[in-house]
Amino acid sequence: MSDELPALPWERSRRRAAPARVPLTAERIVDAAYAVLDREGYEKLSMRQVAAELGVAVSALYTHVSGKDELLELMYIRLFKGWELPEPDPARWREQVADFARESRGRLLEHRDLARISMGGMPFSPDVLPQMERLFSLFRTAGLPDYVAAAAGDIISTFIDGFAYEESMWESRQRESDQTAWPDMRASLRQYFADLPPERFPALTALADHMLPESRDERFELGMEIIIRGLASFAEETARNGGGAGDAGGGS
Amino acid sequence: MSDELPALPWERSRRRAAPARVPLTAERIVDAAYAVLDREGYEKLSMRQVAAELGVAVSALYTHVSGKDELLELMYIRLFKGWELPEPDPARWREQVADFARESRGRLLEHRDLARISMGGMPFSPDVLPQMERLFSLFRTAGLPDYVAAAAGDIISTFIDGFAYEESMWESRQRESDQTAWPDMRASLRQYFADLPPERFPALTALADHMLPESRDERFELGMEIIIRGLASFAEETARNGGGAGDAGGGS
DNA sequence: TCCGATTTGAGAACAGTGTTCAGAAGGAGC
DNA sequence: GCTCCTTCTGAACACTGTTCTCAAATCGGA
Repeated sequence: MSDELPALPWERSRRRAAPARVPLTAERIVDAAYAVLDREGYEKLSMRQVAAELGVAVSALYTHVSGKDELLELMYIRLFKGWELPEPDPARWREQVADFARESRGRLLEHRDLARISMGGMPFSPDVLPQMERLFSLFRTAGLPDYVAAAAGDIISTFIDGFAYEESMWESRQRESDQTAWPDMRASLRQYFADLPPERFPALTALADHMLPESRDERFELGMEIIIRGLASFAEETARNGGGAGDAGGGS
Repeated sequence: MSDELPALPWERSRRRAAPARVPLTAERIVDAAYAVLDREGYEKLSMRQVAAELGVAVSALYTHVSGKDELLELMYIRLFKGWELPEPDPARWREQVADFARESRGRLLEHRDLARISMGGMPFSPDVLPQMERLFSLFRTAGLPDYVAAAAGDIISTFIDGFAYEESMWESRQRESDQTAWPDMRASLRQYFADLPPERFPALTALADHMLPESRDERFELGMEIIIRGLASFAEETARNGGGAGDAGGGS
């Protein structure tokens, strides 16, 4: 090829600026992936799109990330970054569980379609151990028997993830075929249930007014309230059967 | 081509047998799709695979089914076929709800990865109205306030679908990289939690023995028990506050 | 300062995917 | 016999994740 003449100063700095100024890292790839996700949605989140976002060839990604699966996993792990759960307070465990759930859903909903990545995910990464510790500690101080405390996190997470996933699906289905907005949709569905033959569908017609929630938040709150009450009944049971000394909580 | 001489009898029946005996229908496409799903799994369930299963060109499917989305929807709807819920019995509502949940999970697990299709699905098809009626009737006769009865189905389904989805994901992840089987995996994860520094992770180390369930069924049962107890607390509350005679609803 | 070794990005390619479209085959009705 | 219309085919398009070879840039050491 040509001799290795020194480049002109401005060219030199330009040369350095464009290609190598910011080296490609897994971190930057995750950043770009989030940008694509928020802008385009889960369906269009492809390796090529991520590469384009970085102005880089697709194959370049594969030196920093083993594949799309790992990329999604890294995106998922970032969910927990900077999330510090409060010190468990036995007297306020119900609110604390509810707060955890809200925060969890909030983070899931913060980025479009992120819930779809999170599902079936929990790869037991050491990064999430502190949060797990706080959460399980919360269940223990609430007075739950060990076997319930150990399962509660799993069960609640399943509900939250499932809930957020369904929200995400619903939202994207809404988006793609710009149907009527939710208030209209809700009204017409309510009417649909109300107009069913009452002799064949007594329960559906009777409940028509309550079938469709006014907002997803409302449903979520009720769901969590049900689960928390269920947990509380285990705690009360334990307290009655001689859980006794120390932090005998006691319900309402 | 050749003149239209009458075919010989056996040829005639053979001729009818191969290409045109069974006309392509949405029903047969769904059958084939289920066959592919069970054999190959969700990831490899493609229109081309389905077409190959039927010995037909891909594009032929599109005259009977608008696209892959609709095909998945049709597969989902078949889930409910031949599923008759029992007459609600107020005295046994807890068992009946648990039975519904078990049946639901069972149907989801009957076909590999079916849970992955079901999520975010419930397209309010009229086909499922009878089942919905029975379910909501069950919640009403259990003495739940209307706004809870109307949400209970949604909330329980979210949990069940999410649970089955996670099971499906876990199973397929297990399958692809033939890692150690669950008992071994469980043992080593238990050890991992047990070996954490107790001063930093008191709850995790204390709960190590119960963190990983012996079987998924156990976890599922506990999850449903928690939700059912939560629902029960609403029913009791209503009963105390003068639910009294008949089924006088009346919110607070 | 230079030079070899090693890492990192580029470009093309492979085997897939969902979907669409012009055209051929088949059957129904006259 | 002939149309008409539905159904199916084969090829094509625009994508997808991943892998491969090869060139470019970077870094360590002399």
